[in-house]
Amino acid sequence: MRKIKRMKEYNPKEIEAKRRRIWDQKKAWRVDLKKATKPYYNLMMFPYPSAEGLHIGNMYAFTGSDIYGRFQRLRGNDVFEPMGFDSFGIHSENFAIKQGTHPKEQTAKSIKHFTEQLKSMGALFDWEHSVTTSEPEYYKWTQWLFLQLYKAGLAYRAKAPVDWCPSCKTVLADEQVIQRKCERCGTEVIQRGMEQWFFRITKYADRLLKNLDTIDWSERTKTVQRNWIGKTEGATIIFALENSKQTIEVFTTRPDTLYGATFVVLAPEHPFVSSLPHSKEIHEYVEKTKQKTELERKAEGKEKTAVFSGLYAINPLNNEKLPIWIADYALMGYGTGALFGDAHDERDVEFAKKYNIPLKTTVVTGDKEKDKKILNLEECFTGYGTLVDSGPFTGLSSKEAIIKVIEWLVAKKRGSKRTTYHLRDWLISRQRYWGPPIPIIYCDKCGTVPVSEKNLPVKLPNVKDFRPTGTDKSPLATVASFVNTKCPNCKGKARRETDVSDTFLDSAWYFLRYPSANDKKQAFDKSLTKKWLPVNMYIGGQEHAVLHLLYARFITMVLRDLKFTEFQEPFAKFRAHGLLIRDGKKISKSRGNVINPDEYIEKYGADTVRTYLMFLGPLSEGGDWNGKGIIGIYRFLNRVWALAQKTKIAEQDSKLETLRHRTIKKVTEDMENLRYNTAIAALMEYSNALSQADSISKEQIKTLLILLAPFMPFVTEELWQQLGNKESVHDQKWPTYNPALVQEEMMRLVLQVNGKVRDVVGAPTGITEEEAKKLALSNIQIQKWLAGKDPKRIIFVPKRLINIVI
RNA sequence: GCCCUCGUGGUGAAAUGGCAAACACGGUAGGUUUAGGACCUACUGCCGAAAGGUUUGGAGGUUCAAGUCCUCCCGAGGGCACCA
Repeated sequence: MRKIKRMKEYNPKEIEAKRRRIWDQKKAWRVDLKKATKPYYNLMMFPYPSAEGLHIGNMYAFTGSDIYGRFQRLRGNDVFEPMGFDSFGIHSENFAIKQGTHPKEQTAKSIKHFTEQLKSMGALFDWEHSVTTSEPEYYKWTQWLFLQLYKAGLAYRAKAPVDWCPSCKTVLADEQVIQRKCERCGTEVIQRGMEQWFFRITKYADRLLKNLDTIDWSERTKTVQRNWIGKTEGATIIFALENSKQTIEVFTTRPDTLYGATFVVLAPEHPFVSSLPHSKEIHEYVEKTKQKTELERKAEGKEKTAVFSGLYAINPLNNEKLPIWIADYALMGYGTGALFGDAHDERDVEFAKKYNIPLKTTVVTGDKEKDKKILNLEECFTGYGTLVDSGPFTGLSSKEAIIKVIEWLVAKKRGSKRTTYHLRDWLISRQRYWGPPIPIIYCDKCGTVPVSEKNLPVKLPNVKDFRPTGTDKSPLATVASFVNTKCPNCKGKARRETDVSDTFLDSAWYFLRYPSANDKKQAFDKSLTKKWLPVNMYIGGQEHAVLHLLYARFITMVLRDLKFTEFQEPFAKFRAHGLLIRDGKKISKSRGNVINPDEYIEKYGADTVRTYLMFLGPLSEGGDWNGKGIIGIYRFLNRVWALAQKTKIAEQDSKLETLRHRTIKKVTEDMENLRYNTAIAALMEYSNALSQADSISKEQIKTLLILLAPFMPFVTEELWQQLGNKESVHDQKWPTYNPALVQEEMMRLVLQVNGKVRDVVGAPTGITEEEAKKLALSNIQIQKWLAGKDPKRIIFVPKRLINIVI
C-alpha cells in the first residue's frame, strides 16, 4: 500500500491544495510577536489592489522577498512576514470609476480576489497581522499621524503655485510630477496658485541625505534619493538697488564669477516684481508668463523671454551698475528666485545675446588657443579655471576665489554661504474622494482647529457621486452633513476640511502598524515596535525610490523626534528588485502582453512558477519571461520528485559528499546576496548528480529538500513527509558545510603557454609550485609549444593554473 | 545637457583579474513508447576534414593573464533638468 502511494506521480495541484489546508489549520506562518526571541522583520511593498488581479510583477517581487524570509526562518530566526493592501488612493478610485462601481465595493472585491491569489503562491504571510489602508481602523491612525505633524508645526497650509493634473483633477506632490507630467496618467500638469496642505519635509533634507550613509541600501536607490534631495552648496549675495534702500538676494554656486556679472535676473513670480511701480509692459509680461502652460513653454523650445524692469542693481564687489531683468528662465522655486548673469553660464550667455547685454570673461583655462576664444566671447567656458580681470581676485583659481569672495562678502555683510536643496515640501492634500479626510476644522472665530484625537476617525462619508469635481474642491465638499460641524473649541458653527490626504501618507507608516495591526488603542505598541523595528529586510521596486521610500524615512524621523519611537531609519536593509519584462518588452495592458500568474499556477503549480521566476536572472536585474523555459523548471521538480522516490537510499559516497558541502556553501552565499538564479543552478547540478548516483544517503536527500524549501515550499514539504519526517521541512535547520570538505582532492590544473591554454591535467589540489612546474615542463603538449625555448617566467596560481612565458 | 545602470551563443543567462558560455530553453541525432506526449543518452558559439584558429558592442591601454581594471567612442534602459 505504502509503496503504491510512493510511486505516484507528481501532481502539483493536489499537493499544493493539501499543504495549504494543513498550513492554514496549523497557522504554520504564525510567529508569536511578543515571545519571539530572534525577531526578523521581512517586509515587502504591499500592493494596490486596484487592477483586475495580482500582476505577475507583484508575484515576482513577493516571491523574491518570501524566499528570503523563508531562508531567514530556516536559519533560526522568528520571521514576521506580513502582507496588506494599500487600498486607499487614486489608483483604487480610478479603477472603481472605470468599473462603474463604488470604490468601497470595488476595493472589497479586489482584496478578496488578491487574497486568494496571494494565498496560492505559498508565501509565509501572517494573515493575522494584515492592514488595509482604507479601513477606518487603519486610517484613524493615519489621521492621528497628521495631527502629530500639525501639532509639531510640520504640517501647514499655504497658498503656493502647485501642480494640478487636469485629468486626475487634483493637485500633486512634486515627486508625483515627472517631466512636467502626472505620474499616474501622463497628463501635462498645470501650475495653479492654490491654498494647500504641506508637510515640512525640507526641514529634514540634510538628515535624509546624511543618514543615507548609515543604512544598507542598494547603492542605486541611494543615488536616486541623493539626486532628488539635490543638495547644492553656494552663496547668497545681497545686491543693493541703485537710488534705493531695497536689496535683492541672489543665489549662486559660482561666487568666483561675481566680478564678471553684467546683469541680474528675477523670476516673474519674485515678490520684488509685484512691488515694482506698475509699468504696463512688466505687468503684461508677468501675467502672460503665469498663464503659459508647460506645453506652450516647451513648444517655445526653451526660448528665453524677458522684460527689462527699468531698475539697476549694484555689484557689491566692484560697484558696477547691473540692469535688472525679469525673465522666466529664473525659477522662483530654486535658490532665491534671482540670479546674476555672467559670461560663464550658457543660459546667461544665450540670454545676454538675445537682449544685447554686454558680457565679460573673468575665468580662463590656461590653454592659449582656447583662452583666445573664451576672451573673445566666441566660446562659453563653464568650468573651473583661473581668474582674470577680477580686481583683487585676479590670478586665483576658481576654488580659491570661491572661498575668498565669500569671506569678503561675509566681512562686508553683503552675502553668506548657502545650501539649497532640490527637495520641496510634501504637498499632501488631494481634491479626491477615496482617501482619509484631513482632520481639520475651520471656525470663523477660532481659525484652523485640529479635530481632537478622541474624535478620530473622521469617517469618510458614503458619497454617491464620488468622482472628482474638477473644481478646487473634493467631492466631500458637496456633502453638507460632512462639511457642517461644530468647532471643537468654541462649539460654534464650523466647516470641515474637505480634502483628503495623499495615498503616500497611508504607505509612509504601514510597516509600523503591522506588528500592532490589531491594537485598537494606539497606532503602534511601543514595546512591539521596539522589538520588531527597524525592518530587517525590505525588498521592493526601485520606482518608489523618491516617493514611498523618502516619505517613509521622513515620517520615521518625525516620529522619533516626537519621542514615539527610538530609531531614525525605518529600513535597515533595502534591496530593489528589477523589472520583469516579457520578450524584451515592458509588460503592460496597452501592449497586450500581460501574464496571468493563475494560468501558470493552474498548469504547473506555484512551486514551479516561483522557481521559474527566480531562475530568470538575478533579482536585482529583473528577468525576461518568455514562458518557454518554465518547462525546464517543471522537469526539474519532477526529477526531484522521482529522486525522493528512489528506494536505494544507502551509505554515503565521498564524492557526493564533497558536492553536498559545496552546494550548501554556494546556495547559502547566493541566498544572502539574492542571487537565486545561480542558487537554483547549483541545486540542479546537485540534484542531477544525486539522480545519477547508484546510492544516496538520507542526509544527501534531506539537504536537497531543505535547500530547495524556500523556492518550492509545497513539494519539498510533501516529499519531506513522504520520507517519514513528522516535523515540517520549513522548521528544519539550514544545513552547514564543512570548509575542509568543500575542496576536492584532485583538481584540473590548467597549463598555459603565454597565457593560452595548451593542456589541462589532473593534479592533487594541494600541488606545490615546484611540483606543478615539473608537471608542466614534462607535459608533451607544453614541450611542443615551448619548442626547446627556455621559459622567461613561470606564474603559478595555486588551485588554478600555471602559465609559462617564453 | 548632467548623473546612474547595462551591452556575452538561436533564447534566458553563468564566470573572487586565472579553462568564456555553468544551469536551463530551443535545436540535431539516437533510444524508449501501440501512437502522441513524457522520459533517457549524446552533440550543440563561430571557422575548419583535422591539427588548430577565433569569439564577450567598437577602438586603444595596463597585465604573465582582461568579459572583468583604465581612456575614448557607439548603442539600450532609468533618473534629473532653463537648478543659476
